[in-house]
Amino acid sequence: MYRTKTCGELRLENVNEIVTLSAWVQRTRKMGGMTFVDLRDRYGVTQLVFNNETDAELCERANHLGREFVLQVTGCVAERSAKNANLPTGDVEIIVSEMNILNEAVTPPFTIEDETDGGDDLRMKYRYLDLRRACVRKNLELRHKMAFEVRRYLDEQGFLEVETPVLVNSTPEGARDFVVPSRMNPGQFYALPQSPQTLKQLLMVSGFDRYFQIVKCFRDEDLRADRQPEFTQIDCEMSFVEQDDVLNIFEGMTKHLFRYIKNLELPDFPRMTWHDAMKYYGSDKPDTRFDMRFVELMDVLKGYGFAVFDSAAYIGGICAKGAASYTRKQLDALTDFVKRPQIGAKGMVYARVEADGNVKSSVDKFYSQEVLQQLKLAMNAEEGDLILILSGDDVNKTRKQLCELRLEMGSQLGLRDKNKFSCLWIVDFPLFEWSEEDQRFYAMHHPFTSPRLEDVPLLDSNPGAVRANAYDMVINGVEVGGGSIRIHDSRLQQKMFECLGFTQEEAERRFGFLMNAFKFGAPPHGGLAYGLDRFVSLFAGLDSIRDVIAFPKNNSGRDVMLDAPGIIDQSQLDELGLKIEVKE
RNA sequence: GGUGUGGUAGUUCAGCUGGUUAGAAUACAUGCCUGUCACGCAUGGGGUCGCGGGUUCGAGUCCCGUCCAUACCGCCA
Repeated sequence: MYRTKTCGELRLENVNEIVTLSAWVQRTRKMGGMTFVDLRDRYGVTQLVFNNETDAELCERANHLGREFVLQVTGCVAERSAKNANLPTGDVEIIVSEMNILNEAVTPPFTIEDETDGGDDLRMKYRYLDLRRACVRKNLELRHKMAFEVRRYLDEQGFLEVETPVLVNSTPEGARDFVVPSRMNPGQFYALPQSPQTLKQLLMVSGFDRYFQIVKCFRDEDLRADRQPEFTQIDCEMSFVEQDDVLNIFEGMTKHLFRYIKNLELPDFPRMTWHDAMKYYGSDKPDTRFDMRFVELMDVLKGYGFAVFDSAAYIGGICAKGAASYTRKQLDALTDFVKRPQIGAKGMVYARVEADGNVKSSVDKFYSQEVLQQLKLAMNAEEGDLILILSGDDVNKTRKQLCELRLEMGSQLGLRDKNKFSCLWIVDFPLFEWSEEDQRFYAMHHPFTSPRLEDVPLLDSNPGAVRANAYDMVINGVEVGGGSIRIHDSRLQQKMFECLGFTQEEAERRFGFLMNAFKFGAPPHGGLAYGLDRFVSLFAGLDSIRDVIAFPKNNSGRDVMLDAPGIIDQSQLDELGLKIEVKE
C-alpha cells in the first residue's frame, strides 16, 4: 500500500500511530545532525524528521533529497517539541523509519510555493507544476464545488442534463467559428458550437421541458483576460415559461451558490432596464457595488460661452464622495486616463465642493458661482465632494468614457471590494443593434430572441426601438449570464430573419431545421447561459479566468504547454483533401 | 488590425544623461550547524543582455525592423 494517510490529516490524536505517506518533497532543512523535510500532497503539508543519532544512514539519504522528489515514507507520528501554528498539521511530525524514493525530480523552473518566483509565461509552459501550488489548486477545487452545486440545484429543480454534439454546423452572424474538416465528406467542414443554442431549443420541441448542460463552447475571436477561445457555459433552457419564471429560477441558483459556497445570503436582485443602465452607468453591465450614477448636465451647463460644452451633444457628470482633496496632480492623472486612446475623451472638467460650500471648478472663468451651485444641486454634491464632467458630440461614446472614469474612481476610492457582491438583472435589451459598417441591423442577443409582444408592430416601422425579452445577470460589473425568451412561432422567426436581411433561401439553408421543427408543435420556451469561468473567477476574487482553468490558452490562443496549434502531417492533409497555401 | 507596457543569470528584477571585468535577491551545488518551518552562516558555478540591422571610437542603454509575452481598443449575436 502506497499510503495510509494523506499529508493534510495528521493531528495530535494520531500520535504514536505508525503511518505511511506518499507525496512530494516541498523543501528540506538540514540542521547538521538533524534534517526536516516538508512533504506535500493536495491535502496539505506534513513535516518529516530524520535524526543522525537514531539512523545515520537514513539521515544521510534525506540530506540528498531534492525539491519535488516523490517519496514514500513510513514512521511514527510524534508530538513536536516546537510547534508550527501556521500549519494544520503543525502540532505533529513523523519520525521516519523507512524511506523509499518513488521518483527523483529535476529542479523545477520555478518554486512550487504560493509566492512563486515564476512569471505567467513560464508557469503556463509548466502548468502541471503550477497546478501543484496550493493557491492555484484551490481555484480548481472551487470550480469543482461550484459545478457540483449547480448540478445539485438544477437537479432539485427537475432539470435534465443532456449532452449535445461538439461537431456541428457553422452559423452565420455571431463570432467566428472554429472549423473542423470532414474526411468522409471532402471539402466540407464541421464547426464547433459557439453555444448549443439551437440544439437546446430543439430539445424543448422534444418535450424535455427543463434542460441544462455544463458544456464547452468555442469562439474564434481575439482574447482578453476574461475571454478564452474555449470556455465553459452552464447552458439552460425551459419550456412553458415567461421571463419572470426564468429569472426566478436562476436568481435562485445564484443565491444557492452564494449560500453553499460563500455562506452568504443575498437579497433579491434588482431589475434595471437596459435603457436605465446605459443612462446612469454608461454600460449594460454596471458595477453596482457603488453608486456614483451619471447626472446629465445639458440643462445646467449649456449656454454660458464654454464652447466645448455649448457644442456638446451630451454633458454628464459623476460625483465622487469625499474626493475634493484630490490634488492637481491626481486630477491631471485622471485627465490623462480619460484621454488615453482606448478611452478617447478630449478632456475632463472637475469641480470641488469646498468646506464653505463654494464650488471651485476648472472652468470658473465661464461659470458664475450661482451656476456652479446649480451644478452642485444637480449632482447632489456636498462639502468635500469632487464632481467630474465629460462631454462629447456622441452620446453613447461619451457615456462609455464616463463609465470608464466612474470605474476608475470607484477603484481609486476603494469602492470595488472583491468580497462584496452586488447582483442585478438587466432587462429590456434592444432586439437589434445597428451596424454602421454593414449598414444593417444585427440581433443584439441572437436571432432566436423573442421581441416583446407589444413591440412586434415596430418590427417594420422602427426596428431599432423594438425591445427584446432578453436579460443579463450582472455581478460586480461582470456579465455572468444572459438569455432570452425565444421565438417559438415559425412565422415570427421567419419575420425575424427578414429583419436581419436574410433571404428566404438563406434562412432555409441555415436554420431550416429549426423553423421546420417549430412547425411540429414547439412550446413557448426560454433560457439562459452562464459563463462558468467568469462565475468562478468572480467567486475566487480574480480578474483573469485563466486562473480557474486547468490548462488555459495564452493571449494569442496558444497552449504554450502543448505548443498547440501546430502543423499537421502532409498525409493528414491528403486524407482530408486539403491543400495549404501560405498567404504572403 | 491598432495602442501601451515589458523581454538582462534557472527564476524575479536593478542597471541613470552611451564609457573599465553586467549586479542583487532567490533557486541550485558543496561545507558547517540537533528543533527548523521564508532556518542561519560560508564558499561556488551560472549571462549570445529576445533576434536582425543601424548610429558611434564605444551600445544592455540611442534609432529602425522583427519575434515573443501581456493589458486594453476594434472584434466577441
